[in-house]
Amino acid sequence: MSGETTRDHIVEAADRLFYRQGYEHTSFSDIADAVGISRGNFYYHFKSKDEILDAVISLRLADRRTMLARWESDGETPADRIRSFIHILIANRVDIKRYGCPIGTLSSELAKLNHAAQGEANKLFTLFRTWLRRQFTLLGRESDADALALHLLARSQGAATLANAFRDENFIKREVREMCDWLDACIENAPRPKH
Amino acid sequence: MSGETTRDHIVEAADRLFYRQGYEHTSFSDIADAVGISRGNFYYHFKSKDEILDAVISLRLADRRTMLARWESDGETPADRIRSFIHILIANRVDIKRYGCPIGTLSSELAKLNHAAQGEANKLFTLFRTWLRRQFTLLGRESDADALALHLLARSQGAATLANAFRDENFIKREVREMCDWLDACIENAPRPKH
DNA sequence: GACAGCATTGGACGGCCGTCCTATTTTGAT
DNA sequence: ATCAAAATAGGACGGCCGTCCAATGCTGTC
Repeated sequence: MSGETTRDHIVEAADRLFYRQGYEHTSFSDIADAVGISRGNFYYHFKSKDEILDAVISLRLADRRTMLARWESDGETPADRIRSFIHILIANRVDIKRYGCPIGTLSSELAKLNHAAQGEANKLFTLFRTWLRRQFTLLGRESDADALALHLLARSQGAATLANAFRDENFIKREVREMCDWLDACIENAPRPKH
Repeated sequence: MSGETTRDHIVEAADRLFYRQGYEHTSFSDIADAVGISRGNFYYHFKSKDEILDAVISLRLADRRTMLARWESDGETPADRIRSFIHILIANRVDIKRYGCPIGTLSSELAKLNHAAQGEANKLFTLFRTWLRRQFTLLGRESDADALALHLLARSQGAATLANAFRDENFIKREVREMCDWLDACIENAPRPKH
């Protein structure tokens, strides 16, 4: 619309389509139709489909970094910030119900394709893992902060997978509640709440 | 080898390839090469690729039903049986690390493809869900047996997804340990252990 | 040993894929 | 107004896909 380039439009359309249809199942024609450009125009902006994937992953990384930075500044305590993480499941529950988690499903698909971009895609997981680990460390759980971070990531992934399979939003809400309870229990076990 | 028909060989090869490469990414040629037959021979046994998928899902359903029946007869208590379920993550950890959960990844892929066999594939989840629900009911948790079953399924899925993404077997072991602890806590809260 | 029916082969088919090229239009600086 | 550069359009290409078929080999029965 405004200052967005055609390249931006391509990457955003590809992002949406890769999420909804999967990477392999999305063709150049699909993206071209979504953007409203001709198929031949792609090669001017990207040399290959893999390059589009790289751009989509970069976009997702940037989006999530922005989101984490906002939680970091908005949340007064580490626990508040972790709760922000847990609640993305609620905020995105309609899409998750229909398409699963954008990070988890991409990671799974690229693993099966044995795709070269697996490492890049996993940076998305690592981004959250590192961020959560820091929050748990601030909670006074530095000794097992990484394990707690991974555990919470896994709980989220599981909730997304089953909500998608059973098309069940209420399950997401239940799991979110339980994750929050689990977090509260973590806080009680923490030596010092914060400084 | 012995009494197996060509059709059986096709379904078994497709099962393995769909798991390792994904359904869409697996071609008739891939399966034909794996079985050692010509591509044209498929049409004699199956009318379409979708029919092979249906047969693969049926095979997986039969396999899992057999497995559940064995746990049912081997496990002395419902808790033992649930622990059998939790420990498939350990038994299959090498494959899970590399390819994820065969049920969860198929379900996710078919959801993205919006494939007609989604319902069939989800019967795999439902099979475990129902079985686990019965075990939790026997544990005396009939009021929330279904929620507990879904929760445990989600935990397993999450563990598989992250173990796959990070190629981390130890994470599976940790999650299995925590699931067993969680199960023990469930038992303590149960009104009556069993009859 | 003839023969019907089952099983298998190898390739033709139309279609879509990602890639790549050339021609044309649009843009912006001078 | 000019013109080089940037951007876009449209289609050609080779390849693989799932599907489908005609021809052939195999096997067991009478």
